[in-house]
Amino acid sequence: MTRTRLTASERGEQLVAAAVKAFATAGYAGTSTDDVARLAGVSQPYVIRLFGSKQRLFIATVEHAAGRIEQAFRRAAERQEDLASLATAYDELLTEHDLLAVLLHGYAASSDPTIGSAVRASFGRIYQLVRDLTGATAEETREFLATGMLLTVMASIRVIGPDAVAPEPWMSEIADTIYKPDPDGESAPDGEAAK
Amino acid sequence: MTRTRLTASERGEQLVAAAVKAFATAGYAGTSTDDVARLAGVSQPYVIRLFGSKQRLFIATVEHAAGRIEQAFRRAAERQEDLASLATAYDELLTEHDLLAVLLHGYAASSDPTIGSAVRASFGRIYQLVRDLTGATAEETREFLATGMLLTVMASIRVIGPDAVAPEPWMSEIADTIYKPDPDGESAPDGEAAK
DNA sequence: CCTTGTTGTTATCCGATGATAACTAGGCAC
DNA sequence: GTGCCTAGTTATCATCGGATAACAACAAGG
Repeated sequence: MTRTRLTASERGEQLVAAAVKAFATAGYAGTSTDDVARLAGVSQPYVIRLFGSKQRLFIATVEHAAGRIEQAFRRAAERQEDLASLATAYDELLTEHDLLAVLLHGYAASSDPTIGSAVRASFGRIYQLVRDLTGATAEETREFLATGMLLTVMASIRVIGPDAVAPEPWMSEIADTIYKPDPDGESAPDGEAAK
Repeated sequence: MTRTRLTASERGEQLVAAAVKAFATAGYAGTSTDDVARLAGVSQPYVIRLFGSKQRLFIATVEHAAGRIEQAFRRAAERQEDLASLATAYDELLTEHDLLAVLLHGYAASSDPTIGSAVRASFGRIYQLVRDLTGATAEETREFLATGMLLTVMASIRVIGPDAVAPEPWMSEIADTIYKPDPDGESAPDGEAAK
């Protein structure tokens, strides 16, 4: 009763999907290839055979995650070509915790030269894409990315997002400022960004 | 010819200093207690005896790094109580790559509940400190932290900072916007932030 | 000098992990 | 049905890494 046979590329995609989950939790060094294999329902050596090494699997995973973010941005820009539209898209990505967490682990693993090189390339592509899609200035784009980084980190340490832990006062205080840069007479924002 | 004997707390501090270097490179899972031990010139089991476990050593290391950043902020505020002053202090911290890298690895390792809890506490303290020292609004503080996060990440992936790799066009483009939010007639900023 | 507390070491364990090699089996062509 | 290619497995390694335990050496007090 072997699992249904798939082509190598199909199995590869499936493995990358599993790898996103696995690496998102424990990072590059903290995740074993066996963790990924089990998540995908195949044997550990097969993972190595398909990707050559753990390092290559990780890079493929980071690039997949970056690609999905680019995709989300492109779609957002189709409806409206400005940063606000991309910001909304990013906000939705936040609910999909794993994608952003994988990117963060990519940044963290960048002291490995091969990984670092791939990560820089992905980062640069996203930066360029944001500029190209929205026509924003370098400074606006930097500010956009900075906010994205803060959100990514805050989601990773579980201060915001679906897996957030018992909220302390300062958490909602900071979360409520995001995407609410327009403090008119109202006093009590509804905390949508911290849901 | 044993090395000069130190008191446990002296050796502890020395170990934390070594741990900053070690963890900054490879993160929590990627660094062995033996790496730290060797950097400090002691045996691996002694590291465990002094700290109880690798996890506790890591938490002590992250808290030490956070503490040094708080210290830098406090000093900056002594001279001038505004965000610009803290920003300058942060810019100087960037040259000390390890400190910020350790924090990033702390964020990344936060899926471990014990580590996550400590990291959240450090993060919250820094947020509060920035607000208290400068009297900035929540939104201004968030923006300040967001920029800090982006800088931290960009330094970690070696896009800026002393260990930056062969610069590509987009890298200086984004780096030059930082701390230069005032685009008057001048066209060619000197790229100080990317030195 | 000898006892005692603290600093530090060496020896050792055991589980985990990435990778290799060799074998198995499903399905398509003819 | 008989090759044969490709998808997958089991078996096995060598190594590392965190932790424990038992021992050693230095220093100070009496």
